[in-house]
Amino acid sequence: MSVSFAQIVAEKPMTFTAECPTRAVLDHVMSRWGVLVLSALADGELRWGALRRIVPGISEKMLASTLRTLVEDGLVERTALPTVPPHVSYELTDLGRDLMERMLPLLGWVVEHASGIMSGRPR
Amino acid sequence: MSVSFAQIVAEKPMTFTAECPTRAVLDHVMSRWGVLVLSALADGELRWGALRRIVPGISEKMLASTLRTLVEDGLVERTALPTVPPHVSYELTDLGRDLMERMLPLLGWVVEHASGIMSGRPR
DNA sequence: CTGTATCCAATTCGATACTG
DNA sequence: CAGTATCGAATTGGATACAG
Repeated sequence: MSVSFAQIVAEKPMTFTAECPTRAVLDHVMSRWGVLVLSALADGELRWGALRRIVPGISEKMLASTLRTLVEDGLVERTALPTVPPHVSYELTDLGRDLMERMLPLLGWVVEHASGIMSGRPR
Repeated sequence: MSVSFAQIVAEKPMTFTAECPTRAVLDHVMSRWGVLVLSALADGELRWGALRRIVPGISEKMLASTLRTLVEDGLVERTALPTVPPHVSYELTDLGRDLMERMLPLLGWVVEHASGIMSGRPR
């Protein structure tokens, strides 16, 4: 698939407008916490508490709402064991893993180039 | 480079914390308008007015600040011809093109799967 | 342990008007 | 044409407390 932005927008003029599904998915998937949560899960299943610790600086509120969105999107699966105390874990679905195949190279690029890009700049 | 999130964070614990360059670059590059502006420029040089028209729904304010950030990051180059009226164009730098090689597959994935993900949902 | 509810601060963002 | 300035509305996000 050739991916030309102009071509996409020319053929389907509503693509990436505020009402378009593409915009919604883009917002979910490319959001700060969305990226980090998905990336954390790319290594395998994780429990709520583990996610909370691993994703740097995420609040409970944001973790909850990010996970809810990603589960609704079918990118993450939630598994709850009916024990006391509760045991809940999250893992990528097939769709989520497919997405992360495209996302991880991008993340790798950012890690490689971030210092260079930001060096010698205030905040 | 193997890109494991847990591995990255384990080796460099400050990676993706709020103060880390990776977080800043991630925010620039994965932001709603950042993605769309970069994608539009992936097809080639564009003038201010063209970008304004092509990127769906972007305001002048957001276009200005997004472009300023991307130019500062060295991902986009601004070329101003000293004519009256002014003629200013923007294009990806080599670094920006390198980034887009990783970004476009992701964008393509979103376009392909967005409808399926959002189908039958309110909003 | 895994969340939800609430409140409040900070930030983002769009609309509009204006300038070189 | 290519922006900047300003303002208010809306959203985001964090801290805290609490519930199942």
